Amino acid sequence: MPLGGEGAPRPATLRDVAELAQVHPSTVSRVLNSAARSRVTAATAVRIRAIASELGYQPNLMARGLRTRRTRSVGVIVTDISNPVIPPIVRGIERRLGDEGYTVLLANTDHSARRERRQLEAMRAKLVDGLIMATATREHDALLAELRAMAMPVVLVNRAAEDDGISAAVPDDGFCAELAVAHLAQLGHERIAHVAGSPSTTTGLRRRRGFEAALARRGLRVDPELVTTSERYTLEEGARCFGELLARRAGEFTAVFAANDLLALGCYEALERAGLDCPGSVSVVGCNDMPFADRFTPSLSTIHIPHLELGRSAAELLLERLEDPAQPARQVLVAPRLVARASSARPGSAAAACGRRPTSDARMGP
Amino acid sequence: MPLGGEGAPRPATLRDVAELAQVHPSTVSRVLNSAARSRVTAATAVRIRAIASELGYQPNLMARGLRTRRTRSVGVIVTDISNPVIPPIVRGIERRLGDEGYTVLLANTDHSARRERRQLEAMRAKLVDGLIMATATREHDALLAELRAMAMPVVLVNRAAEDDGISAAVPDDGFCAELAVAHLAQLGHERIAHVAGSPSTTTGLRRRRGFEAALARRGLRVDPELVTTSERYTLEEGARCFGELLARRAGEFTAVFAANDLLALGCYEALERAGLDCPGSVSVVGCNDMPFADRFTPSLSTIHIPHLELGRSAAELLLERLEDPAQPARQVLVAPRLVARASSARPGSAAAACGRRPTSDARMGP
DNA sequence: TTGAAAGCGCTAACAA
DNA sequence: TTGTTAGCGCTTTCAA
Repeated sequence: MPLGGEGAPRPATLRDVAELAQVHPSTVSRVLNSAARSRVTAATAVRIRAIASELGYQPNLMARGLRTRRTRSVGVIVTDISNPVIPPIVRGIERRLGDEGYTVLLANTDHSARRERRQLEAMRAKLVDGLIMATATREHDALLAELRAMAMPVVLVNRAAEDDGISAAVPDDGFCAELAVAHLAQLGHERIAHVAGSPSTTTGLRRRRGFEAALARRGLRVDPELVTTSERYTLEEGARCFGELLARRAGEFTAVFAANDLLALGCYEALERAGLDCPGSVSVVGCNDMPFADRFTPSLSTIHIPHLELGRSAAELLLERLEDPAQPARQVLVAPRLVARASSARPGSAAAACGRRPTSDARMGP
Repeated sequence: MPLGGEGAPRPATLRDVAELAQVHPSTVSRVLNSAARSRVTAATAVRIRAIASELGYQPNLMARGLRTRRTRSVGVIVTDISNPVIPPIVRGIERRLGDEGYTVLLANTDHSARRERRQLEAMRAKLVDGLIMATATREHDALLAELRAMAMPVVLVNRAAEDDGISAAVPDDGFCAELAVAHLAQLGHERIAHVAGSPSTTTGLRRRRGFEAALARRGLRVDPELVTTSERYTLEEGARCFGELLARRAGEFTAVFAANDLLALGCYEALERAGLDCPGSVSVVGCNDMPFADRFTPSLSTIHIPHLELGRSAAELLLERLEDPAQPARQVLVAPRLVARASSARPGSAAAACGRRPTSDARMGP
């Protein structure tokens, strides 16, 4: 226990440093802010820095923020941090931004518009310098317009907006579908079903369009009856949608491309319930390559999306806008890559062996 | 585009409201701060509130924070947000704290002490009101002492510290082990191995002690040769440790309790490599009940820990300390629960069928 | 190169 | 009940 100590020692302020150094606070400020402009005598600069570090001086970021209207913090708003694709995205963001001295404020919306509003207000009140949102749906257009009106730099990640006046870092969703269809076609599949994601998300919409384009490109039949549209990206919803498709059209297709891995796991579930085998009866290809996708049975063939890089790119886009808000918005497309595992095989091939997965992943991609 | 608009409209300030309402700023402050103390005439209060909302007034939290030395934000420091147990914890924290109007600043340390220091400095500079850390290892004692010295309210979550002068919300690790051993013993296992977690984490240490105590309590032999200690909580490390144990002592035990699910998946891997079957040759019980634990093959018997509640409890503890920093520290133990699935069976039972998991989970617990 | 002065937006004594 | 005054810790003109 420090002698004579009572309570926490008030952290050192700029003025404390100034007094000890026998200079004016503004001089200390100049030294510490590496303002390359008005230079300070090398000698005093050194002296001040020494005293500052001796006192363990840390600038009070609130005071600075109040003055400069910049806080060096950015908000990251996600629907649900428990969605397995989110953590790597957040991590990518946090790393890149952390390198530049920014702090990340994280907020969950739990898919609730009300909570989202509240979170946005909180971020605004906290004067974050910018915002990264992983929540975009079509319904967001109004919200985004508002943010734009208040000149808040915003970047979308994972999903884009209709309004392409907003920067976004997203996977190349069309190419995801193309890779999936190419893989299945190469295995000999000609009738391929699709569990589409919600069309109010760009991921859902673009993957579906990409799917149809990829079929058409190969002269394969595009049959709307073989497409079912899910409303949420969950296993249960995938099982429901694909279950219904199986009930209606089982036997009319030999493979399915699911708009994401959770939906693909739902397909597993539906197949199992229908007493069908994967990949024997139906090959399944997912999208995302979520953690442990290689550990399911059968191990899941899927399209790998580098989520860490998605996050990093989003951070990069935001940094650009923070430096120069006038720059035009742009979208970064991150390239996906096929990861072929055990859930896809030639049509009608014998039921897979009991083993959990092939010894090594076959990978191809751009 | 708003008419005559040039750039962003400066957000309304307290003074703007005051001027419009023809009162002094401090009156507005009083109205908006629900300071039950000095009351304001109902009429003016109503008028002020009306004007405030009309102007879309939002208090500037930096200015307020500068004045009050409270920011209504708390830092959450985790080693790695990609660790599957972390998201639900963070979510639990974020929810509970969000309800009280707090914002969560999230920081990853990536297991690096240097990064952790940096993150802490950043949080301090940002004047967070308190800190929740999910990173505690033995090596943290110095750091924690420091935080305590600067009177920063700190709560640990998931892992506790040796120093029990710090509040923590943790699973009842001893009881986790007890549940696992009870389950296996009931199935008829008498020789049980253990893949322990790192002893520099309380989870690793307490589960190991709990494991040994549970064996002893049942008169089962406690054989140090059947315990292997992992250094990191990863699948690969689990495979390595259990692989070595199998190489040395295969046949001398019929079950293994792994200190967490990732280690348990590593056991799967090691068994497969050794050409052994689970649960036919060896039953495996994990700990945590991570997402998709029911989807592996065989579906994983494990000890469920309510991570969301862990997060909520940690938030609760922090709120307590924020209200009254003088209160003594306390630990909250969150009760785990057995989830018996397909990876555990009677010893020597026939190899499990190929099916992925039993139709329903058997659950028992406190 | 350094100092003086003002003020970011808010709250909290104290006074009226 | 309301107004006055001062100041949280910092940056940033402007002047010397």
